[in-house]
Amino acid sequence: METAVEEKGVVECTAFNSTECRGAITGVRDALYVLNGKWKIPLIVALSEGPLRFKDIQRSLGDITPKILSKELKELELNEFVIRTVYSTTPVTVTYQLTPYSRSLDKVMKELKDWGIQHRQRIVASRKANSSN
Amino acid sequence: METAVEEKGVVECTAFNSTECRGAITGVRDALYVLNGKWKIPLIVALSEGPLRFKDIQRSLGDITPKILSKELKELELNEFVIRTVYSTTPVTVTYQLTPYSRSLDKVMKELKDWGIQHRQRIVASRKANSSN
DNA sequence: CGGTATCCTAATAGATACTG
DNA sequence: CAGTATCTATTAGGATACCG
Repeated sequence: METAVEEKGVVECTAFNSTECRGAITGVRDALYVLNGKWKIPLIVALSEGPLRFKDIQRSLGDITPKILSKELKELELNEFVIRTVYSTTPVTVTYQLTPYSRSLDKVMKELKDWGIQHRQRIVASRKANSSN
Repeated sequence: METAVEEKGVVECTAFNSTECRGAITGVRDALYVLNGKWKIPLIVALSEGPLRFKDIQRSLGDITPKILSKELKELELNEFVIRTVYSTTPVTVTYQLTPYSRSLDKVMKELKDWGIQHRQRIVASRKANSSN
């Protein structure tokens, strides 16, 4: 009965209040929550080239403040997308790198990206259509 | 050259500053933006069973205020997920229904849901593992 | 360098009341 | 019924300064 819902997809839920459907909504919301905000995606992309130090990430993203960067990295750590490593140099060196688990996002990200690109084109096209009326 | 990026997926971008990669980030962010917030997903699910009137949607979602519901529905309309129809009864009747285009979200939603469910289980499991240490 | 602490702004959501 | 208006609460995000 779980697989029934799995196969049907979220928008096919026939009973909004059913446990299965609420599970689906919760699933989608959990995923959105984890990826959300201004910095999560750029951060994952930046780290996808390899480990980076705190300051280097900051430079890479351009204008993120240390407070926000710190918060975002902690969240990514909690979700096990990122590992923080401390080296006992002087001064101390800290690097952040993506975990293998972060790759579990690949399919989600691809779908999001494809849909987003397609949607933007659609919106732009429909704006043009309207302005030429 | 666009397909090259398509196939590689977002986290494989090798040049953060490349046009292609920024396009991918923008794509993902556009998609997240459109689905985001507390109500978009529950709203789409609620309407997936068929057209509903304003008040019925409100009841269906439980505790959304008319102001927020109105705003959310307008955004869904702008993105062409929803069509608003006015019937000249007295008092006037208004229904909202999903468009065929809203189905273009099916794949994204399925990936989000699957990943979200899997991720929640993983987090819960790792909490248990930690508490039994 | 790798952060934290404090203060501040802007966007988002909600409560409540009201209108055509 | 189908909303809008007004006001308030919460949140995300940022500027700036400072610490080990």
